[in-house]
Amino acid sequence: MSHTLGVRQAQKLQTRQALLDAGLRLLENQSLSSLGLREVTRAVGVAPAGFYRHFRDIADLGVALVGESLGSLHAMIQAILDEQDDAAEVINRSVDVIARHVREHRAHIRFIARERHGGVKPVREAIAAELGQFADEVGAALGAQPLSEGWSAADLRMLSELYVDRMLMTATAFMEAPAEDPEAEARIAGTARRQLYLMHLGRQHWLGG
Amino acid sequence: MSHTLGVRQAQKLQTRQALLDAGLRLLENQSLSSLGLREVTRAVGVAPAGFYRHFRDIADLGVALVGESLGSLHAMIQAILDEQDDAAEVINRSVDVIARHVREHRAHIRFIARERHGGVKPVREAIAAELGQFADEVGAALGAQPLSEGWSAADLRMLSELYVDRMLMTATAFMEAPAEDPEAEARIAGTARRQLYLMHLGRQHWLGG
DNA sequence: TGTACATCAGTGAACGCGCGTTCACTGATGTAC
DNA sequence: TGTACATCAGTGAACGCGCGTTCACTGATGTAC
Repeated sequence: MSHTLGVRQAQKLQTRQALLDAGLRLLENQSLSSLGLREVTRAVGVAPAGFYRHFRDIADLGVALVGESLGSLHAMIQAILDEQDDAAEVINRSVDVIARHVREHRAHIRFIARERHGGVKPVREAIAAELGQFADEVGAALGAQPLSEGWSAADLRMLSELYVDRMLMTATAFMEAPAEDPEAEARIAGTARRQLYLMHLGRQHWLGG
Repeated sequence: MSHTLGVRQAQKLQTRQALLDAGLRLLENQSLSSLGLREVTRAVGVAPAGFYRHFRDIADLGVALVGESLGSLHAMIQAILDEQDDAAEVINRSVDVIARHVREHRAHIRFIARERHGGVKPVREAIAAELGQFADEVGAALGAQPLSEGWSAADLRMLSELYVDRMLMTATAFMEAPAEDPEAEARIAGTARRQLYLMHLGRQHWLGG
């Protein structure tokens, strides 16, 4: 068998993943706080009691979904931060990256947007903690740029949060657009590019330059 | 009795308001999509069947709460748009207005933040429609300022949405801070002021000026 | 390699409970004359 | 002003149903020798 994982553990992980996938899918039209344990197990084809082999309760499954959802978003943000070009090009490509990410991870973005201020405290806290880390990383990346010379830590922080918020809002706008609607996508992308560019201009003139 | 309202109608309205109030209170720790009809009537002291005299279902009550919540927020935004002073002063006072509004309408802001992307479609749509109107009004107010000379409609629109979003995000940040924590409030206010000022700088330099 | 025992992911039945909705009703308020 | 009838906000009982959780269990996988 595998060196690292017995058959039993591998099958268990598969069931766990099936529960997560089913949960995410069932959250398309409701919030986590109304998602039922039996609903999830029924969708997977597992006895209700089996749920407890993987999660303490639905909130626990929700926290696991946060990890999954923000993990992929994290990769997206890293890709954006790695761009090196003039501002307008970076903005164009970033917006494209966000649009593609949403096309490929629509349910994840919906989950984050919905539960960021949702009714389940541990999930809200998990999301806030991970978004805070994103802001740290964005802050470090922005801080290394020449444009940030002379910026205070508080100023850098407010800028990072502004960017993280705006990226998430943009992703949410793409997510809420009807799927496969290039016109709506183009409109949202145009707005997002303008907004990011306006923020960039504000950044350039922050120190009175 | 009253010229405009019989005793019966007045009492009915009172019960309706009690249902709305109870619903809003019960939403502190859950989402609308898990709020129960019996939960609401129990809190008011009314028979479950009585609910149907006022609302078709819980989603319908939710839509009514959108009107209530955004009505008060609308007044707040109008107050901010009426400010006349230099940018920094307008920003300072706007952030104070938002902070005070949240202190006085915490549950309303929580409701809007939670349900803006929540699991109940008619409520999401009602919120989106009203926020869109806010953006219209903000756009009209900004468009009348000298600073907006030469701006295209699309540019004005993206700016209005940016401001409306940012005000709502700021309100949400105040709402999520522990109540009666002046230190947290001051930190959030400081961040909000910086962010609004950066956006203002971007606006000033939008046309390459 | 084979055997005997341990582990534990998933089962299936059972439980008490609260849910949303329906219905015929009651009695205070409203209206017509 | 008084009377007879209409309206309708709110009642209380009943319904079928799905919920989360518990429990002893089964049988495939894992381990020790």
